[in-house]
Amino acid sequence: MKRTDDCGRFRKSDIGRTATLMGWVQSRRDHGGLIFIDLRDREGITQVVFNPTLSPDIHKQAHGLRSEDVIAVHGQVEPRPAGTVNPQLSTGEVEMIAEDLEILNPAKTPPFPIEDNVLVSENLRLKYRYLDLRRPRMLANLKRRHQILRAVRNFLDGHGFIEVETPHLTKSTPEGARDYLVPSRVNPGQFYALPQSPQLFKQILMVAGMERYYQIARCFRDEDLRADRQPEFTQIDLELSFVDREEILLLMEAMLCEVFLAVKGIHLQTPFSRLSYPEAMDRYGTDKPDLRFGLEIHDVSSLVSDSSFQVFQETLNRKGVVKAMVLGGKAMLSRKELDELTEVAKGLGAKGLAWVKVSAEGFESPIVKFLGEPLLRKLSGALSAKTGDLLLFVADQLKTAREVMGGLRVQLSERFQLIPADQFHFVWVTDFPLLEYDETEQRYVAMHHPFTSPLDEDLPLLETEPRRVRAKAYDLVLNGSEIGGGSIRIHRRDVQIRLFKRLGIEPASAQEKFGFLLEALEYGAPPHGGIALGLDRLAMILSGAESIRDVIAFPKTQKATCLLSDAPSSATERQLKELHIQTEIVE
RNA sequence: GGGGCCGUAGUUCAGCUGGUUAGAACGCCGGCCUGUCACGCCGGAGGUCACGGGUUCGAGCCCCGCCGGCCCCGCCA
Repeated sequence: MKRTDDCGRFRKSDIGRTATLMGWVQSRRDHGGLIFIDLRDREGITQVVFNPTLSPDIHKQAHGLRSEDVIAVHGQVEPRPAGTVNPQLSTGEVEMIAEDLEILNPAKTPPFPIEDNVLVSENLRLKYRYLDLRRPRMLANLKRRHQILRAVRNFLDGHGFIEVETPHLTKSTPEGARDYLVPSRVNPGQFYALPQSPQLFKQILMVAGMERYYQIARCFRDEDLRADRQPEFTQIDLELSFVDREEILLLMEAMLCEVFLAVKGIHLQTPFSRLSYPEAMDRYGTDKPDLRFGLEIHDVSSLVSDSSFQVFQETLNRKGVVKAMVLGGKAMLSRKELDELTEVAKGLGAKGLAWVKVSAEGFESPIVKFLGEPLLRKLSGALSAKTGDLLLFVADQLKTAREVMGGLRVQLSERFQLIPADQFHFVWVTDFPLLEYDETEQRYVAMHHPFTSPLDEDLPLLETEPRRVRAKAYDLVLNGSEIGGGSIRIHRRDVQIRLFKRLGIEPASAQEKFGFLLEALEYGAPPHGGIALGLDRLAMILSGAESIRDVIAFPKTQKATCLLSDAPSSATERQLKELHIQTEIVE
């Protein structure tokens, strides 16, 4: 038999057609007389009817069909009898009357049903990934991922980008994440590293005059996993010559508009919101704020500076701050619920959480007597609080207070369901500091990466006030998730050397690690910059997936193993010998 | 490296204060059933309670260890 159609296509207009379908048995309903089979393939489900009076032999065969058997069915498309139409199926108005049946491959009973909304342990799903991927939601997720990439390639192709592949076997570089190493057989004792990103190669491509490059790039980072982090992941990676920041941001906005239109049929609002890094940290306590809801953080340090509340006073005396947030309409929370919020705050690193209820009768709080009515009125005025609102205060050093309030903001939005459904709120975060001081290493490290250009006007501060140097870097945040980041790069050797020096990378070391880049910068490197978007996270959000594993065909477990193939595993003596490697497990 | 949750039938789970033969639903197997689509009805099989120790007259349950899965902190330029 030869397949003529897929299981999702038949409608009323196909009635009378003769066709052959091939697919998997989704379910069998055996009435003794009639047997109904739901036949499933990638495109949908068609009901197949086996009638003992019409084709007794075929009917007898159909009796033995079981879930996930792979079959071919030949027959005629007929209308379903009145009253038996299934509106839940796109093919529900018709059915195929089987005239011929071939069992292409019988299947063992699957360890879990091939359906959405069936709870299955992650263990089983990953071990039998080929069954898990048969489930409609997983199939839809992979299709959606494909649609995203198709839209991206379409867009970039239309904007003059050239897709170039860069090596997977490359050079380990200092800074950044832990590398995956690959031993070299031909060069005993030496190792390649898998790329954490194609960063240097794409910059070299700019020097090569490519002008506009992109790549759907697999990246590898040997760090611990999270719900939104896998050790190998995919970036939509691009780099452009002769552009400024503004051009790149607008280009990405246009690209994402196309992606969302193609994938979701949604017209995104442009331009995207923008926040400077200091603004994001002040108002949302994080550099990846979720702007789908308010709950902004306010600094009330100066307002409460002469209150008699000891906790505030002592914090301010120690150069700390007092941060406040208004939780709208939550003055009715019970003491128990407020205690729970306090525990949440403590879990985030706070010493405590002060609260004030704004009620019709006045202010209610254990600290009313310390703050006093006039000050509370001033506070609630400054915070635009209304009757029925709950004010929350955290007093601590700036860094902790931000972290606590930022974390609290997210947790409160979940707990009180303040996040509107089906909203996609993009925000660009700009003007990151170029450097941050690493306490354990006792030196400055690049906040983005060591090839990021400082703002021109801040360049002179590099040696004198490194903390104040801002970078030409930008992150793209969607619904509180960092989905991309990039920068304008350094394209002059002298500036790059100054930055390496600032990072504590001496000229000799810089030459060894990045010599090829430094040399390339001398041969007419154009000004350039770029960005990389995390495809997996984007796909996650567009799919409403809770885990990055649900948008990756073959993901790793939290211990970075593959339950399907059982990787990683030990190497044979012979392999190791060829690689000039001995293994010894060091505890 | 650290904190937390989980592991009992093929699957998802229940299993009381430690006490008789470890249960339910779905799935599976057999039978009946000609309009079902969560088909229905009758019957049946199915257990290394993850694993290893310990406490106890007695452990699915308590203790210690260990393996595995998940979430988080650190880490992720």
